[in-house]
Amino acid sequence: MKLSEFELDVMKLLWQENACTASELHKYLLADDTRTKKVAYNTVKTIVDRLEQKGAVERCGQQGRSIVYQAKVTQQALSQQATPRFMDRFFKGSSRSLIAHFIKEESLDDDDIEYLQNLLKSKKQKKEND
Amino acid sequence: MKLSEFELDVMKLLWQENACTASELHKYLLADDTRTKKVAYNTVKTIVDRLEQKGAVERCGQQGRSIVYQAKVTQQALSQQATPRFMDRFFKGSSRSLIAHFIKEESLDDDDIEYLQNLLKSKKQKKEND
DNA sequence: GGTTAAAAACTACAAATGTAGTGATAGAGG
DNA sequence: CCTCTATCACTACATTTGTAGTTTTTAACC
Repeated sequence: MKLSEFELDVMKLLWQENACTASELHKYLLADDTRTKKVAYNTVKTIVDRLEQKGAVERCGQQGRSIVYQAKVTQQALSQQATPRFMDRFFKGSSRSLIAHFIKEESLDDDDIEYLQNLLKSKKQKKEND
Repeated sequence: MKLSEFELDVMKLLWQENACTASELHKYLLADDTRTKKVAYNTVKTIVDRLEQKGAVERCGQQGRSIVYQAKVTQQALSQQATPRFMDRFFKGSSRSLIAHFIKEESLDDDDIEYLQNLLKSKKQKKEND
């Protein structure tokens, strides 16, 4: 399943909020300061309709006249599909250089660093036990 | 600069190969087994033309009748731009959970793990010196 | 029960993208 | 030098995407 940028933005909201009506989604999008462009309700509804056609969301009830939608595909499933393309594109398929990139470029606090160090440690240990 | 999927595929080749003619790019794309769809030479040339219009590539010579192109924007510059959108979409803007995801899901050998552990260590030390 | 406003359903359209054909042209090879 | 074929430049077109208007319906309220 291939979703567009905007479609993914809406999916993200559905994953976060679990179940929403189109108006609720519209409100969330308007409230999001990181979005410069403000869209009309109809625009959001169109996106939701397309997501429904693509099988990414499904109806799960009503609230008055409003249809309640929920995600039908998991974030996991979509990120799994998107990840290799992204990696391949920018890091020549090397997860090592990808992870290295983010460690170097992104801000991490002590807690984050410790958490990740432990992850790596347990990954190493798991290998040794195999 | 916003590039499409296919445009990014071509950029990747240009970054790898440094400088190419359209026919060379076409050959590389045909040779790539991970691409199911096989495209015509003209399709590739069109993409290169569009990349040129967008200022992502530039002409840097001729080989017979063929124009030699090279990347004008760096991989760095584009991945920088692509990264936040990707992160935000799938990991709620948390670089920690993104890195964690890749450590958990991707295969890393001992060498990779050691390298990444050292990276984290030096990141921690740098913070202490600030 | 009739009215109304919100939401649904349907339609529209420009821009971007993937894909490739057509016709012009200029090096390479005879 | 002339021919021919590879490549260029230009054009075309279906599909997808972002964006929203128009028309219809229906729950809710009086």
